[in-house]
Amino acid sequence: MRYSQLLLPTLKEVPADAEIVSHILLLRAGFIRKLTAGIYSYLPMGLAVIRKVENIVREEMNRAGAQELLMPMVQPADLWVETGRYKKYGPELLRFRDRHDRESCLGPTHEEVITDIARKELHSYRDLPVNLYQIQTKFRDEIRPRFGLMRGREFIMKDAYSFDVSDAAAEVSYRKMYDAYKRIFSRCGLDFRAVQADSGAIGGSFSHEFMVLAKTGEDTIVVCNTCEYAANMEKAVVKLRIGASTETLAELKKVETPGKRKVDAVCDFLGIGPEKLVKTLVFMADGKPVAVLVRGDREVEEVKLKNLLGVADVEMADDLEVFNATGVPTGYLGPVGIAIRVVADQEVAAMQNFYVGGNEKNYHLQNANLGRDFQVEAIADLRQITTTDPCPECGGALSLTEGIEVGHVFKLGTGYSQSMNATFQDSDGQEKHFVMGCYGIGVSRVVAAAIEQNHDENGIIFPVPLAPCTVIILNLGGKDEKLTAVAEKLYKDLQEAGIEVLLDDRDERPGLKFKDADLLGIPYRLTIGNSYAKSGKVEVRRRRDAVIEEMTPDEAVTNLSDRITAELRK
RNA sequence: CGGGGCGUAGCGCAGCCUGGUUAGCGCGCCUGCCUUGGGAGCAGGAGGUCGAGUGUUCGAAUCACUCCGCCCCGACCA
Repeated sequence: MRYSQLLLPTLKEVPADAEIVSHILLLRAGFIRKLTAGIYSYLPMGLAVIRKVENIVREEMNRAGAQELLMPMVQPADLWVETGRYKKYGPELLRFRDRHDRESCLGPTHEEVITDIARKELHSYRDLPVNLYQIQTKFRDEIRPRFGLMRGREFIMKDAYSFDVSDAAAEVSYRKMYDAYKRIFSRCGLDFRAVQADSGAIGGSFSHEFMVLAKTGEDTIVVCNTCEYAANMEKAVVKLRIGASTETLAELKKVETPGKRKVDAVCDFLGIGPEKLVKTLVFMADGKPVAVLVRGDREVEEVKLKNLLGVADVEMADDLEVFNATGVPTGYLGPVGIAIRVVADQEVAAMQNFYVGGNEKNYHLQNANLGRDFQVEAIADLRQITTTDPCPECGGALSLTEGIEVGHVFKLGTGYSQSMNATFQDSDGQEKHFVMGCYGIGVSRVVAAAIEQNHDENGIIFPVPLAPCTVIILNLGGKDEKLTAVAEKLYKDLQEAGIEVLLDDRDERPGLKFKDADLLGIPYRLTIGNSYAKSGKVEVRRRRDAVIEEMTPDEAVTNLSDRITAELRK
């Protein structure tokens, strides 16, 4: 590629509507441009990076035995009605009618379509296992798109679906994808963790998220310092340490707490620690109030609550909703005699003689006890894990980090094959439902995540496998024919050595070329300038550590090609 | 959808509060000269329905109302 002929509009200034590094740098480096909220065009160099990721994904998927196909983006609503998701999916699913007034939607994911293919084309256990994948543009009408490629409404995703004869076979397919994902993200040069996303009621871990570690990550993940345990904060299992207490149950007493509403204020006033107090929080679960009991110094994990209640949405109730539901002002709410559903965190069930709200303004209750003074509908792990909690696997210490979810593997079971009646005939002659799995990778998000993890104040620092090209040649000779000839020869020689190279042949001053080369993040820079006239040597500089070596042009070609192949082989 | 903010040249912004010449500045772009190892300099030039509509006014980028778009904070997810 010749820079002079490339659409590569770099920006000196930081675009106003970009917040995080990857977004800023993708715009500044001329890789993407925004069309409208959450929807971007990939300019040539940006697309080159996307292709790099796609190819790595493709190679590893194929290696794992998956087959590529391509499904339609426009899908008939009927299919979604079959699985019940046409109602369930919500406004994120973009729906529309075609000219014949047929209900349609843009595919945010493809379980329905792939299951339709399976039920039509796969009939025998002999056809299984099968794993089909595609790399395609998805559309999800996100409530709030943000951060450039990180959370777009339109984005490129690799989605794969496996079909197996049995649970055990599906687990083998799952494991294959899990391993393939590890290889994919390693090859992309990313620092990542595979974290447990849902241990579910079944036990076992059938869903993992692949998280790239970066401060700008939208998810918090919990990592064990000693064992391999890693989980999304939302799902991290809190291991209860407190055994049944030996404390004898004391008499329930009403205590006055005038004007004391917050946990801190109540504890100060009563001279107790927050671990002796249980707070009663009200959530609106699909619009209906539910009281949740947690220890005074704990936070409710809404995802856990949502899963326990089996509802689509939970939200903290506001003061008015609380009052309307219970007749008690916030701050004095308690489980004793409360009028709404109550669930409790497991920790509360292990506590004795604690303080709770008195369900009356300016009063709390002392020596409350679950079972004796009030009942709850369920006792479960409902609170957020903290770094003072032990690892649920080995009991070791935990730490928290931020992560960007770039991949997700999920064992689906027979949910879709049942609702869509997708069956095959097994070796015993029985009709059985396919056991399915699905596996996603956010291809465009990988690019953003890679930049979040690989940049400095001057711009992007691409890992070699993701770089749009691996070498940029800077001809600083201007109109000097000798230097230009050297640059042109290097350009040709490198290409012949199979290296992707960008030749900056623009009639620009050196400073500008240096700045652009750094911004673009191309791993190696080859400079032909004044020193060549003196010593006959060109300069090879590595972007990541700015280490410079001087050598003859011929040496540069072999040197670069050796280093690049070595890095690609890693 | 709730809360906060923004919309003036390709990009970044000033002007608006307190209405009044021809709407400015930096970068970028075009022409010429000059310059060539870290975003040079000089000279000249092009480029604007001031997001849209309605209203107030002798007069609106500026005031009011409505709409649209975009960004940030929350629920969603690759």
